[in-house]
Amino acid sequence: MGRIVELEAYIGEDDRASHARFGPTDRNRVMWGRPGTAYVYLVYGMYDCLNVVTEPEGRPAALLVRAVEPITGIEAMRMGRMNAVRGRRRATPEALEAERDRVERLPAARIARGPGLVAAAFSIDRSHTGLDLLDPSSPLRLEPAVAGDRPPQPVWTARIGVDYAGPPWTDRPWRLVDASSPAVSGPRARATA
DNA sequence: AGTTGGATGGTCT
DNA sequence: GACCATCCAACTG
Repeated sequence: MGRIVELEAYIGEDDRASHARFGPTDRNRVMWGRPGTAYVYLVYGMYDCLNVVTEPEGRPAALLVRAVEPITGIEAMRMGRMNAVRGRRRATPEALEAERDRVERLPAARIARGPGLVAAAFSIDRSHTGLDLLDPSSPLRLEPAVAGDRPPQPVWTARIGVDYAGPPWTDRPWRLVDASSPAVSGPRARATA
C-alpha cells in the first residue's frame, strides 16, 4: 500500500499529448469508459504505465500515476521490481543478480518513483486494463486518504516527456505533485500557476 | 548538474 | 518505418 504523490492529467481528444488524440483505438478505448477504470499501456517497449480514467463515459480522460510513496508491503514492491526485469529478453543471470542487489538496497522512496516503476512495484501490466479501481474488494484499488495522514503540499507543473505535443499542450500545468514527498520523480517546484 | 545513448516492442500514419 | 506519457549507466564539466 502506498500514497500517490505524483499525477498527470490527459484530457480530451484535442489534448495533443494524450493517447486519445487518435480517437478510440484497440489500445486506448477504455479512456472513453467509466471513471475509476484502469488503463495500462506499454511505453518504449519496456515499461507499463498505470492510468485511472476520470471523466464520465464518452469523454476520454485519464490520470497517469507517476509516483507512489510506499507505506506497507515494501518487500512485495521490491519483488515486483525484480520480476519486471526478469521478463526482459536479454537478461543474463549476472545482470539479474546485479539488479537484485541494487533493488534490495534501494531506499523506499525510490521503489515506485516514476510511472514505469509504479507499475513494476505493484506488478501491474496491460492485462489490468479495464479493472475497476474503485471496487473495494479488488486486490488493486484506490482508497481515499485517511484522517491523520500527513497533509499534501500540492504543486502544479508542466507535464513530463510530452515535448512531441508542442504548445500549448507542453506547457499546461497538468502535473500534480505532493512537494512534501521524497518519492516525487521529477522537479518538485517550478509551479506554473 | 546536466547530457547522451542503449535497451526494447507495440502502435499508428 | 517512425515514434514513443521511460529508466539507468556512463560519461562531461
